[in-house]
Amino acid sequence: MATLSPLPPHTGLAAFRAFLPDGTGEGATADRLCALGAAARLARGEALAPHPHEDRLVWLASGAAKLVAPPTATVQAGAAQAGAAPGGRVLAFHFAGDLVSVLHRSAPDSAGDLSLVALADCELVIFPAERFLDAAQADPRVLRAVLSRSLQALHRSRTRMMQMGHKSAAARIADFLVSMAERLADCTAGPCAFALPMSRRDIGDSLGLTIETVSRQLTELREAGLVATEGRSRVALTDVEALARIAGRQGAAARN
Amino acid sequence: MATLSPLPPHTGLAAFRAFLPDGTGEGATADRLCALGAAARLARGEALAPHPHEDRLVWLASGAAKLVAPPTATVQAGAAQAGAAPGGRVLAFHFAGDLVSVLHRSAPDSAGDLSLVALADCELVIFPAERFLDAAQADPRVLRAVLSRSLQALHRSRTRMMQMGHKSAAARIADFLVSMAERLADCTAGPCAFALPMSRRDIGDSLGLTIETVSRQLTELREAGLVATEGRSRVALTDVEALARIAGRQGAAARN
DNA sequence: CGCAGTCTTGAGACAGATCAACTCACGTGG
DNA sequence: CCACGTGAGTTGATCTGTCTCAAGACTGCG
Repeated sequence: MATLSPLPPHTGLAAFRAFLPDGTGEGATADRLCALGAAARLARGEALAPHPHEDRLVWLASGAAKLVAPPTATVQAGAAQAGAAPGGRVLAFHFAGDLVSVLHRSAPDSAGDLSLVALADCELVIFPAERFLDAAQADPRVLRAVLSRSLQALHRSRTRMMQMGHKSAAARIADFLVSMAERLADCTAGPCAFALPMSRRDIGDSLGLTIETVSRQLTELREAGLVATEGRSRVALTDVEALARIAGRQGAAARN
Repeated sequence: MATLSPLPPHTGLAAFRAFLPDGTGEGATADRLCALGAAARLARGEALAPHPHEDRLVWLASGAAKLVAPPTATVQAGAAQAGAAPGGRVLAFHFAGDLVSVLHRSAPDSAGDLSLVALADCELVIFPAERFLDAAQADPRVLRAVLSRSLQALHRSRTRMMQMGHKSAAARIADFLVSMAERLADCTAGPCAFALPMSRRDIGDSLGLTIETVSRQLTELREAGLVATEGRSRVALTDVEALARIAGRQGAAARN
């Protein structure tokens, strides 16, 4: 799915136009949006430099990143006793084509700013959220496309939340693999192979599991013949539908 | 079944206008939006009649409701072995003033349609999502208000998701109580009392806990002097900030 | 080639689920 | 009005799954 050739710097913004809804990528509104966007690169492991006072929308042109809730830096002792995870907690993974909202302090119960950390080298386009929305207002189709995406994301997030609450470790890992197969290899059935850009720790943090449990579950899936691993990051799924069944995704696998 | 019929619908719709952003509640766009809205009532325990092919936005004028992912009706055997919850899983609770998206089956990994079930008698206004957004496009302020709410909701949902993954039963219950105090009694500090419209089962389902664990945790909080209960639904919190601390909400309680 | 960090594997501890009585609130009908 | 029954809620005993702590093995990099 990814273009394999090396890309000139313009590509980020050009690709962003293609991401906009039908036709709007060429209009004046698109020009104004692109004028707001700052192209940037992040090397593997690098974090997006935080902006003190502004929410941002980041469009990932290429690469992979994790969105993390910060280390609860202020209250180490409290965090430890409360049983919170030690490092930053991984909220979500994002890949090429995703529009990510890096909110500054919107949620009342959030400890602090979110940060976006590159799992692989990334090209991205950074927009100031407020001004982006101001400009997008000029073309309701753009605004609506963003709305629609965020409603989708909201629903996905809720479904996930529900799963986190009462799914077993095996189901979470299977669900994670199915989800990655879909997003990284565009595969929803049959066998497929891809490289996971994130570490076992990241996986565990995002699923609410320890690295040991992640490892054990992968071993079990390997012994069941559903997964093969090669090196640290390469995985091959022999039967995505079987994994989807373990994950408790009744509908998706059965349909198509 | 919901009574989709003619009532003195003014109540719900009039209140909906007040919900719209500054001034837009009086404009032509508001008229068009209201023309799309169908006022309805749900008695306690009743579910919103599902619509076969359309996503809907539901605005709650009064009452309380739960948004549930359906009973996984199609695949009972599979569900049992997968360890999924037997009844419908509670995704969220909603109260007067909330705008709820009742999506048809948009999420790829969702089993089926969501449904909205009244916890108490409800007055609500039902909008077809597509046409609502079409009409809202005419006034970007309205569209943007909805967008902004959904981004907020998205972030809240994510934070919650993260919590579900790593928090103890005590923290989840405390968080639930704090959240309810805020939403039902508009109280973020000090003591307060209110009635919980949902059953222990609903609470457990929404937090990924069993009813026994919910009960035990409430007992512990009662013995710690933080909560008093009266009858089945009435609760009194003696110190919301202490609960927030147990819930692991570092920031909110400490600041103000 | 060797080092550092990631990943795997094992043994024991603990939180929460499960199974099973039992109690109590609340609505119903006598 | 109160006695009653049903279903919600509480409490207790046990069992399972996941975390924790502790070594070891491998990957990938310098």
